[in-house]
Amino acid sequence: MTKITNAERPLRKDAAQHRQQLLTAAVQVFNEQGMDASVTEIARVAGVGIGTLYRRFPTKEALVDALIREILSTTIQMARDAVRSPDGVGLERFLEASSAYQAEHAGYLRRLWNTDHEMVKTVRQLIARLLVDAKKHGLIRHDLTSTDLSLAMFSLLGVLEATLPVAPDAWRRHLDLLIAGMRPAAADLPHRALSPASLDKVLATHKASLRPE
Amino acid sequence: MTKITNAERPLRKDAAQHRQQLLTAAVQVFNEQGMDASVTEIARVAGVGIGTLYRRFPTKEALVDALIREILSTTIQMARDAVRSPDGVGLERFLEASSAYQAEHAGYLRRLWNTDHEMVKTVRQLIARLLVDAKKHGLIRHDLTSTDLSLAMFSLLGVLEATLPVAPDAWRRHLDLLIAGMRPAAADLPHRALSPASLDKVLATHKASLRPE
DNA sequence: GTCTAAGCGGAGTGATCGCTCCGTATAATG
DNA sequence: CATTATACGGAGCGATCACTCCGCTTAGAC
Repeated sequence: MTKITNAERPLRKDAAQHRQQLLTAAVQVFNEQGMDASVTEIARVAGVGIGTLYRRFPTKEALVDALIREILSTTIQMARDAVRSPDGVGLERFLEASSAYQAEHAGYLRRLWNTDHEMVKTVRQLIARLLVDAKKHGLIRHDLTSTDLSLAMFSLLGVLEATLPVAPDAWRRHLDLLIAGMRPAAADLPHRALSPASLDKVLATHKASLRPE
Repeated sequence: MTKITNAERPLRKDAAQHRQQLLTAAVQVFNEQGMDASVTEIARVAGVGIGTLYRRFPTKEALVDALIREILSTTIQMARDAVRSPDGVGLERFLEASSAYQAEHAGYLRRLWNTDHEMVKTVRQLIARLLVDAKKHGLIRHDLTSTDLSLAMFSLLGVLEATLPVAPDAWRRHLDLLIAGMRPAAADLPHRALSPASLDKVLATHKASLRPE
């Protein structure tokens, strides 16, 4: 376990600022052009040279990873907040809040779930807790599993990627539909849920890689 | 309106066969590697030279278009069949059948809906008819619109792209959830549906382009 | 003010891509 | 067969990408 956090040695003041400019520029450029935007463009928007980008982030993937870590960190915080919601409404609050947040980072969301940081597992555990709580209060059908919620995230991602530039709120309507489907009902869902082990494999194999195999 | 269908002049026998081999190879390669697989690889799998590929399809995009046209044609046929279903079950049958079919072509599905062929409009009109019929029989909630169904297609696409290689049937579970959400319910969905005009814009802007802007 | 480790910019590298060009081969016609 | 329009293969072109390398600059410690 290597220390990932900074603390190795404080960056020089200008370097630290450039690093932040690069992250900001990357968010903007990825959102505008998608993940195969060129690093040159990101450096240009950030107002620094390519060399500077590559000293701060040894590879394009490392840059994306830094962004992903930010998103995961915020998402975890949202889930923690939601856990404290009363009456089992935490799950719905989390789905709404995290989707709204993710809508601002749709350009590179495909990378979100297949990073092997333990942060992903943390999110999933928190979601599982939210699900249990929501069921306990009778808000969600008993046969819904937490793997179903992972599929729902991919589902929302599909809608986001398609609609975002033109109809930035369309995902809300789709989330309505998903939640309506999650309500308690007379009959169980016809098909079996994805097993947690399979979901792990899904996230590991998910073909969101930046570079070809 | 130019004639798009063949009939210009019959291809030489070997050429016609090579054309078919190329289409078959393209389906396989796109499914295995995604849409940015190289044309060289497709030609290799088809057992022909690159030159041959480019005489048959003047551009990579034209090759993809030919595949898309096949899918749309099959999808239209499925929708027509579904329209003849009794008791308003046509919509669900269509969603299941078309998803199962699309699962076999997930590699290039993003291209499906943003081609401006009138075939896309035909599909959407047929889906609208299926929706009306399903509502008439009380199977689907009254406040569901046909734009909601378009979003559902993007949703399924997102699930397909994430899960297909590892859990080829996972989409069925998600479709269960979507359909459960479409059932009649006491309360309307909280958010307004996407307007048809906006959906048109979504399909036109959808960033599934092969080449950069 | 001096010194130096740290940071900087961007031309250049190698790989890959879609696509073209042209000398060669062959199916179809009589 | 002979003829010819048609089809074929694949080396090569230009563009683009992620990434490296190195001479120059500068922040910050003394």
